[in-house]
Amino acid sequence: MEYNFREIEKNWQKYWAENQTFKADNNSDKPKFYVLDMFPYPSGAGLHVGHPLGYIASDIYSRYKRHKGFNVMHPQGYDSFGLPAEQYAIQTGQHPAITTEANIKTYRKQLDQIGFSFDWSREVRTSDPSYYKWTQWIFTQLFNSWYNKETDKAEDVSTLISIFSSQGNSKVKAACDEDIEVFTADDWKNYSEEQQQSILLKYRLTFLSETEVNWCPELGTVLANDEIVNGVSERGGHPVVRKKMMQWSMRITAYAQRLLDGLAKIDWPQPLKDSQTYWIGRSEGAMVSFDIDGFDAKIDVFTTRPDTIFGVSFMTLAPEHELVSKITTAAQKTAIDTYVKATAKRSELERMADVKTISGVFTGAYAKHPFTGEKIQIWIGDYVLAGYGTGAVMAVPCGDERDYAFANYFGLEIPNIFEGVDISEEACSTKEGVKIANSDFLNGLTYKKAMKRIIFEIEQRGFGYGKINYRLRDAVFSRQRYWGEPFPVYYKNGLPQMIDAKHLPIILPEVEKYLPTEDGKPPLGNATTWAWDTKTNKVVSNELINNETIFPLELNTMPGWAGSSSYFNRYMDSQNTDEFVSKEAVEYWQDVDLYIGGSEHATGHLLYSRFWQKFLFDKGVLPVDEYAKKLINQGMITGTSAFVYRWEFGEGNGNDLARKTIFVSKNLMENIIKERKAMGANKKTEVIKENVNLLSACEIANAPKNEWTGFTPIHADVSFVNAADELDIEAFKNWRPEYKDAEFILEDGKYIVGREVEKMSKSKYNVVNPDQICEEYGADSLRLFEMFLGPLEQSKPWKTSGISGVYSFLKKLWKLYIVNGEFSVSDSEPTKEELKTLHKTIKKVEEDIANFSFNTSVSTFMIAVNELTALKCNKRAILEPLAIIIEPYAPHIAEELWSKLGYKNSVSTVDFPIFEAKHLIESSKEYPISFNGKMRFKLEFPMDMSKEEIEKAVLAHEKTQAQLQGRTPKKVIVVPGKIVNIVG
RNA sequence: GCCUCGAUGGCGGAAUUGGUAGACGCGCUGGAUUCAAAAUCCAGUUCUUUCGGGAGUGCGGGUUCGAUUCCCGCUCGAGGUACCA
Repeated sequence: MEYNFREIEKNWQKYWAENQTFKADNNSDKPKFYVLDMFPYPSGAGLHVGHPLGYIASDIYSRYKRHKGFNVMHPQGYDSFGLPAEQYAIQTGQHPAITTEANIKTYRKQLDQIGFSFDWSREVRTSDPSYYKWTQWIFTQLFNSWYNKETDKAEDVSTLISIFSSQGNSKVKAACDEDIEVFTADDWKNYSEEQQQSILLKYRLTFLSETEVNWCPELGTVLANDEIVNGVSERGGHPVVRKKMMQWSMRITAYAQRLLDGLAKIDWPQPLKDSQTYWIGRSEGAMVSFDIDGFDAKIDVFTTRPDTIFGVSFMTLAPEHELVSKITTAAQKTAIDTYVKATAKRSELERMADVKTISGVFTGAYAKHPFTGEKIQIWIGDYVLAGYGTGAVMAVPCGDERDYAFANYFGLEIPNIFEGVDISEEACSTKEGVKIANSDFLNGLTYKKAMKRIIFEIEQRGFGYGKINYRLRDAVFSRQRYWGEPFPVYYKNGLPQMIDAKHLPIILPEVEKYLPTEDGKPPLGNATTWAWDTKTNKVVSNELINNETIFPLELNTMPGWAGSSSYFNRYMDSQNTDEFVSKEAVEYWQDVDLYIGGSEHATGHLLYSRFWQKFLFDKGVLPVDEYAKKLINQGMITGTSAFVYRWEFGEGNGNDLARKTIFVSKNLMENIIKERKAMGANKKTEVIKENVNLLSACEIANAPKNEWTGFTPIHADVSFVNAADELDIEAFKNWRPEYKDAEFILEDGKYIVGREVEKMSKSKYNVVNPDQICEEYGADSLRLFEMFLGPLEQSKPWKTSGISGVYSFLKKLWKLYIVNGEFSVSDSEPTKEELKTLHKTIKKVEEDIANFSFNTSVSTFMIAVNELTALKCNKRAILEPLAIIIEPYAPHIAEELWSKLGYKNSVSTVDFPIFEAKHLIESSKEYPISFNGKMRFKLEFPMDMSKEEIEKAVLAHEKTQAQLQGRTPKKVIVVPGKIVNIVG
């Protein structure tokens, strides 16, 4: 009976599936425990070794919790709407649904072979109509809600309507658009239906508005801020420009403060909380209005330092500010226009690249200081952003670096309002401990007191008020894509109308092609059956549109984060066709106890989902307003890329094409570079040829240009490279047609590749998938190995070289139970030492699981098995509990051993062995004896020996005397049970 | 620039409240077994050494009887963020 993992793993995976071992009930006497993984996007590349890392960790935790008596839910599903399937569809014409289905099949097969304890009966797929029905439903709920700042929660729009019709909107405190005019109850009643609707739209939690968006022309869609990396699209790296478009938005800003406050009560990693805090960007300050000299207009500014208002010496507007054209004087008009145009042309990327350059133009207009009445120059400058605050700043050069630099550059005045601070070199932006001067009633006050006083004065005199500002923007919710959730929206007289919840889902229509239409409409513009019949409540042909009973449907689709923003709640009751989640289910499961996933979702998914949770909590759908008590970010597994080095010749003219492609082995390449350096950079290839004596193998001597320019590293697929970094040349040649006839210059008959650690990615050809390891070593080995790589939360390079260690550990474990091919376990009493090993292991493993330190538990198991092997232990009293504690990590072998021990049930729900401290009590301790903190030797003493006796015994020892070499110790420190330290 | 995290043998990493630095595994070296190989087992493996010992956790200081661990100041690396008034 060998350890035949192939058979064992296949059998148990079948057993679990057939017996639905891991199906969780929605009611149980046991306490609940909900373990969640971030569900994967099923990409065509399949699962790579980075995916299972988090899944294995969560699976270990789930299995452990089952042993501890919990009713554990560990669901899995697919975030199956998304760009890659759509782009594939554009290229090939294949429907994204087909691609997605095929990819899901692959994923499922790959997941199944790793032996996860997922409850597949709860599976969700975001692209499945039965699922996105509820995404659409949440959208309609948001549309029908407004945010009441008075009660600090979302309420039904009907409550807003009744306030409007009884008292108008002047007393309503809502999170809403800023351009709302005040109206009375009578006004409201006299408004037309359309007028009322367009007013309500400004209050709804999801609303349509003309917003400046990040438009990616290449992808033909709008992108969210978190989908842009370094000024280009995250997917594909295409340029992004600013553009005004009519878009659906989500009023996430209504929840800014609650999203901030909620962080305090969840156990999430601090860096993640920090980035959300920064993203929300709360700052306290004041809104101040400045009159403009000679105009009936005001400039509103937001400032966090109203206490420095007496230091204002000019104002700066964003070039896009609406007042710019109005107030600019004739003399300055040309300069201003040129500047505004130049700024508009610069891309975000360019603006970012040179933040140091100072630029701006004087408008010729002046504002009036609200306190002193002094005239203040109004400038424009691109360091002021239109999108933040009011797009205008009051410049206090003595207190703000950017204002200081601006004033310095243009020779503007820099009045000092800080007592005893030198501002001749730089601005003073420290708040604490600096007293205000030259500031009328603020003189002598420190920051906090001055803030209070100035806000009081500003409010008293009526030119402003204290305000809290957030960096967080409302989230754009429209995408010009095909493969996403359609909106349950049709348009009547240009105003959006919700389709009633009972008619959902609105199913994604079929289209001829997946590109935007020729007149620039989104892909759904290609659909011919995409109109809403309000009589039959059905989607009908576009030809029937009469704008009376049949209307056009929305052409945008929802963004990627829509489907993932509440999927964890849907898992609780995923098969429910009547409700998003039933009361019973959600009351039982409440929230996620442990959520594991990558940190890249910090300001995307993890913020949006908290927003939706709070909203659905307000609506009474969910019982808690934070959905995940604890979150762990698993670290990224980096890949080890392989490089081949192409020798480059000539200056890229046509002749080069005729020449052969030559790859030089790594060390040779390095030698050649070294030689070339030694000879001077401009030597002819001929010279190199003689010296390196390589080129005779190639035909390049015949090439028209012999000058060579260097080496280009090219990614080679890691599957062509073995552990010794040798390239499989034939495989590489067959990889791409252009390499078919390539020449390889070898060293010692081999081609050695270069190695570099990079993010695991398809484009870097360094992706390793788990299938091969499962095939060669088994799922239990893969599970142990991924955990053994290092701390879960740390990023670490993938190297398979260590896998033999965990594999031979499993074989050793097997041999404890099966000796010489025979199952052989004795019922005799275990020895003290055997019990000690067992209980030491139980204790350590439980501590490790609590700390998510799975790598150290694997070592602990190895130590235990090594010790038990040395003790030749085959006692049932030891081996039974051992099988249980190892089950979360290596479930297949554990099940097999458990059944060999004579049990018919699955080991997965057996109680975890109880740790008993009595087995670890020692009667003596081997004390390290150190001198000045350095351990020199050890002495064994009984545990109950007193401090004094130990000191005496140590000092009397010959080794101590030898160490001291006649000196008298100054001090002796004895820590009973720990250490002895002699100073001298 | 700012925020966050990190730096320990040839490699991945361990050391949970300050108390024996390098657990466990890989790799490497030697040996056993074998006709041979695989597999398995045993011994060794931080550096240095005159074999007594000495040094050592990115660098420089500090606190302490004692620091990988705490404090101060740097260097380097990874990730995030982008003029936020």
